[in-house]
Amino acid sequence: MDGASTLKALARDLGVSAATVSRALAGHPRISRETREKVEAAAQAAGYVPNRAARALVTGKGSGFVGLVMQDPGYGREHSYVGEFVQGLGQGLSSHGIDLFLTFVPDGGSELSVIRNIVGSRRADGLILGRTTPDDPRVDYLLAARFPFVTHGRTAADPAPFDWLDTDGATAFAEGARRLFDLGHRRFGLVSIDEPMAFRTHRTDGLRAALAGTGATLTVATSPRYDTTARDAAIRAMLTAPDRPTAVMCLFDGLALAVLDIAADLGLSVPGDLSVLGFDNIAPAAHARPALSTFDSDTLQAARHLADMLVARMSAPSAPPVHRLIPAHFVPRASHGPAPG
Amino acid sequence: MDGASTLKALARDLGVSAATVSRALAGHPRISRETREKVEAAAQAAGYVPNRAARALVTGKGSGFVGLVMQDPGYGREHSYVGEFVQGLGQGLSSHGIDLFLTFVPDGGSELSVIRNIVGSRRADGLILGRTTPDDPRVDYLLAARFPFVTHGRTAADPAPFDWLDTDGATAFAEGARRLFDLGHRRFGLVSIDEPMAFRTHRTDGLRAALAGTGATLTVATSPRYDTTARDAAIRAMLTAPDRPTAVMCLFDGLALAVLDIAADLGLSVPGDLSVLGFDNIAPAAHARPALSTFDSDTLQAARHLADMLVARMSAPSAPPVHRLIPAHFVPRASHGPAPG
DNA sequence: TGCCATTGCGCAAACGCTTGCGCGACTCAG
DNA sequence: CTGAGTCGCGCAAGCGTTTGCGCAATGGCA
Repeated sequence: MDGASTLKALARDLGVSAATVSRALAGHPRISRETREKVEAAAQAAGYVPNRAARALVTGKGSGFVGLVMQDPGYGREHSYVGEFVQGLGQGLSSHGIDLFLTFVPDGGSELSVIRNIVGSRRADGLILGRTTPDDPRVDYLLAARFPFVTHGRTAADPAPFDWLDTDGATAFAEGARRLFDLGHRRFGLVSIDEPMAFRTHRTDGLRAALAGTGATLTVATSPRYDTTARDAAIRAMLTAPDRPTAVMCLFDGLALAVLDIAADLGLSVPGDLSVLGFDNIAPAAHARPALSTFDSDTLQAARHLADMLVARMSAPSAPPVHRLIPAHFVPRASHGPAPG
Repeated sequence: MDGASTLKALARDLGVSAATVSRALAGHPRISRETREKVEAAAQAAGYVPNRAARALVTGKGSGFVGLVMQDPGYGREHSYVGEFVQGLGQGLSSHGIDLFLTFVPDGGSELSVIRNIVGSRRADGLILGRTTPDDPRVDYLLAARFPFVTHGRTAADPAPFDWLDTDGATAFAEGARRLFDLGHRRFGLVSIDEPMAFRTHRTDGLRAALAGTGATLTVATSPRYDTTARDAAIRAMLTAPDRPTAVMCLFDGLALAVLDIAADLGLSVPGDLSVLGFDNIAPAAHARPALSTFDSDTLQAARHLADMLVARMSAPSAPPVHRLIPAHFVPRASHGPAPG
């Protein structure tokens, strides 16, 4: 099964030098066809696979891994996002012969120190950064270390000296606002989070811009991202206010689903009394009642693109930065409709 | 930032030998406290992190990675499962200083050949196997290669000469059947899949065993796992048969959600005319209308256990095999009730 | 004072692979 | 028949670590 599992052993069995085997397997031109085929056959038969560590060591570059560092509870409740993201990355990278590896930052540790460790140990040839903040220390470090990376989401830097891919939340939220406006809505609500994530800024700005000058009002309810109690309280307050909005847009589907539940609890009919829009199109959105109207930000596809971008960056470290803004498309379902009255 | 990023450079700067630095950092007893502290300080200051490939090469063991090989479309539509599983594994492994890496089997490739490649290249110190089949060629290979692994799900081997962890689907399905029986149901349906997965066997057997001798009838509808058209046709046929079941149990939530949709389409009230039970408690289950009664198989926790089991196996290759059967607990919601009439 | 044990460190080999260089054996033109 | 050019391969160094062994210096004991 694995008779000769090292290059040296293979070479000995064949009566040639290790150098020849190495070159034959690499398709080096200065090896005769005859020898190459003999070596290939023997390698095949022995089930020989080069030792990755040894190769990485001698070539200096090329551990064959790309890293994704994950944080708890940052990603903790977003299994579906994680699943799609990881799957898309993995598929994209595997097609280039690269593996994805995941590290979780330990309790009390910082993501930055984990990244330093990865870079230092040369465990990865590149990194993927998620959950980008406007002023992200990770990108500063990686830029300084000249380590290849791509981010999912933008920082505040514009133009950014690195590769990013982002979903165009601004345009989507503007579109959502316009659609609702056209349906007669004039009192808008936005359910958002406290955390200063880059995507929050963009989506909020898009909504505000679309509403500017139309005379429509906007009230905003925010809460800590993973504090469902505070979240529900904020939503409930918004929906029981004297001049409650007739249309609420939510930063992401998780919030919209909560709005749906609370509206039901309050006896508000959706979309009769209240229109609700989400963002992301997570799996439960389709099964909610009423089914949630939302925007699909094709995470799987985005992740595949990110993989390609990173591979390109790794092979051309000083190519000009690539930025990719992908549209989110509207998924009309049953949670929005004409304004009441 | 990374002034002296190799051991040798660090040693030169300190005026000692590389061996001393290596030993000092490893906490070797034959190094004086004084020297050790000096070295540690310098390493800290330089941000030195040992090169993983070099270490792995010389120690022979210890790439510091554990692999999970994923297959498309096997995992393709189960993002939530993937997310939880990967997250649980990653957390469990990271607490032992090990990283998880993912490989996707390329189109047209076999998972077995990918595994062979991983083992041969010594990219991983252990493997995690999901989607176990009763007669799984992967475990045969890994057993023969004496490579550490754990499986999520059992094979047909009993007792198995390897570590596995499984959700006790048999008991859960038996419990489900009993609950429904006690609610007066006598005509049962099972919505299942064609594929001979191990979990299918166990759940089906549990259901059959619970119904045996009670006089209750069971009709089974199966279809290829990822063929939604065939699935819907099979379900529809079951629900429009002359003596259609009053209670249907589904191999997993995805099927139950489909049953809910089709029942609604057929004008059958759930749970008035029809009781439906799922399995897994995926995210959409809670948001379905009626909310789906199901069994929770805590995937996150299971994955954490798997990580621990694998780490244990890697450090004690010849310890007796560990088997862990974890119960799935019933999550009563709104999709089941007393039998009609 | 002489001897042995202990302590603290350096030398050098090794892990499995890649690659620059060199060397012999051809081929072919002059 | 000689010289240069090409081809096919081996030698050996080296990637960054770890680790067995050896050696000098120190200390304790008789």
